Amino acid sequence: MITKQKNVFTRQCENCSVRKNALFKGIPMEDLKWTSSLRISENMIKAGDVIFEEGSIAPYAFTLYSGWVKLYKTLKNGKRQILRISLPGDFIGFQEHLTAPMTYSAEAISDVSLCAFSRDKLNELFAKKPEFSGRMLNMAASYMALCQHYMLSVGSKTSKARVAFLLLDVWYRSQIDHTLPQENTIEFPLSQMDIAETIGITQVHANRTLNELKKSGYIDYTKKTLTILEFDKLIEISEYQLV
Amino acid sequence: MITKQKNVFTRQCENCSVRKNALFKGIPMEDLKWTSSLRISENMIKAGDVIFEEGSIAPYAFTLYSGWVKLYKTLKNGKRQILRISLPGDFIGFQEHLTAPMTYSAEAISDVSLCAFSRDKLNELFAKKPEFSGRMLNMAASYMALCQHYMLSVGSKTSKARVAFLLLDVWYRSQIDHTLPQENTIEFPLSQMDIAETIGITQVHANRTLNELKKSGYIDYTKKTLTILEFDKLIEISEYQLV
DNA sequence: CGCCTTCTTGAGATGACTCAATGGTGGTGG
DNA sequence: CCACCACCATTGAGTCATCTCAAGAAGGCG
Repeated sequence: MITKQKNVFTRQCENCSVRKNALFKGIPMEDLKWTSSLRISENMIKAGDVIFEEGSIAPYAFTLYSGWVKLYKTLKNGKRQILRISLPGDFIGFQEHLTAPMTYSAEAISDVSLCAFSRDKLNELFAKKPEFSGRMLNMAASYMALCQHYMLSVGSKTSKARVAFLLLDVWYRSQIDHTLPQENTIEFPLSQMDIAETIGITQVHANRTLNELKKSGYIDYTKKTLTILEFDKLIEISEYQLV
Repeated sequence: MITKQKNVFTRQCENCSVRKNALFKGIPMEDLKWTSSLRISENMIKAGDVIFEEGSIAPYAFTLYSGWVKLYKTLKNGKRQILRISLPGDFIGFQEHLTAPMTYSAEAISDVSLCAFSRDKLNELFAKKPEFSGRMLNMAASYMALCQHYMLSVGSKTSKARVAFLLLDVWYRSQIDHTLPQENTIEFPLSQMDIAETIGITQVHANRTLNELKKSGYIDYTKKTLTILEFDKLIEISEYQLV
């Protein structure tokens, strides 16, 4: 049941463009210099690689530059619950005690590029520059809201509604500005197993439910792409609420 | 299906003891003076009263002094998902946009005493005194961890494990210092419906599952009290992890 | 005492799961 | 370039956990 784990940080990429994540966006350049020691490097991770594991001490937290990552907890019988599908721009690896063992695992769904921060220094940053706590608080609050939406979904909705909700969620979050997209097709690297583990059903049942949505003409779907044909219908059956 | 809602703030209590919640605990008194304008009053709320409602603009956020509160979202068909059982000491009503419509509702499970804060002023506080963002960040992170534990439970565990997990969670959280309690009996104001809505099963099934645990000799249970007889067994079947 | 909410229990229905076998697809190496 | 392998998707059939409906009992409150 346990997925084999490959090495992490096998490659480093030195020639990546400089980006600013939400933790630092808009900070004047002279203040940013102070934080430059936080940033270890930009890392390329391959699809399927484990970034950090529940129960282990992870030296780094990350900003996701590109690619999709799943955050999950695992039960003894091997069942997994995906807590969040992390999309580009997300902060990965924040938790109550930054230097304690991780309370969940992170694995790359697609090839991924990450910016790594030393967790110790991040702790220092929050202590010395409390204005960054406010930024992190905003991020934590938005992840909290997302988690609560999923809790409603997993705890109280039918499987069809859960699938529809998941598709709409990753759809809208993958649109950077959160406006309605021009194109109705996006790259979609989630496997049916990933979908199942996110919404608390089996892969077999995820398959049947997806095919129902496909036959209804609401979506089109392959391993690599997702096309949403009937937004209104999906929103209706999933009770999705734009945040 | 919709529960009738009674008025809130029907009574105010002027003679309540001064307490310090986690947002202000340990702050020197001279700094606390600055924040005194935040605190509106201490309020007594009766069991069953709605404190604020999903979709409405709530003027206050709260610290829970005594009693239990449920935070929940509601679907169109009337089904509810309880997101968190709030226990004394908890901060209630924090969300990404403090002054936007609430993303969930709050209702008193037992008679409750609350300390109210103006949400506008709380926003000011975070802006002007960023050290409080760090405190709020810690609280938000611990609620996030709890939410993720429940997501694992609701999404991936059997109903028996979910019930056991819930009982252990409220048990340990109700022990202020998080150490093992002397007594194995606590006051327990949750109804079977509350339990069901927290873990995503029906009330009827919650009843049967509780009775299974009772017959196994793991717990004893009435509407008002909970006795845990076999901690080890509950921890084992629920895969509960002390945080 | 009577009302109303909560709990209890039974019986039948069903959504979701398990097991299992087949087919497709992409990557890798000979 | 093809053959093989690993992973993922598909489909069927039978089983099981949980739900629904329903009715009665118990308990708390005015």
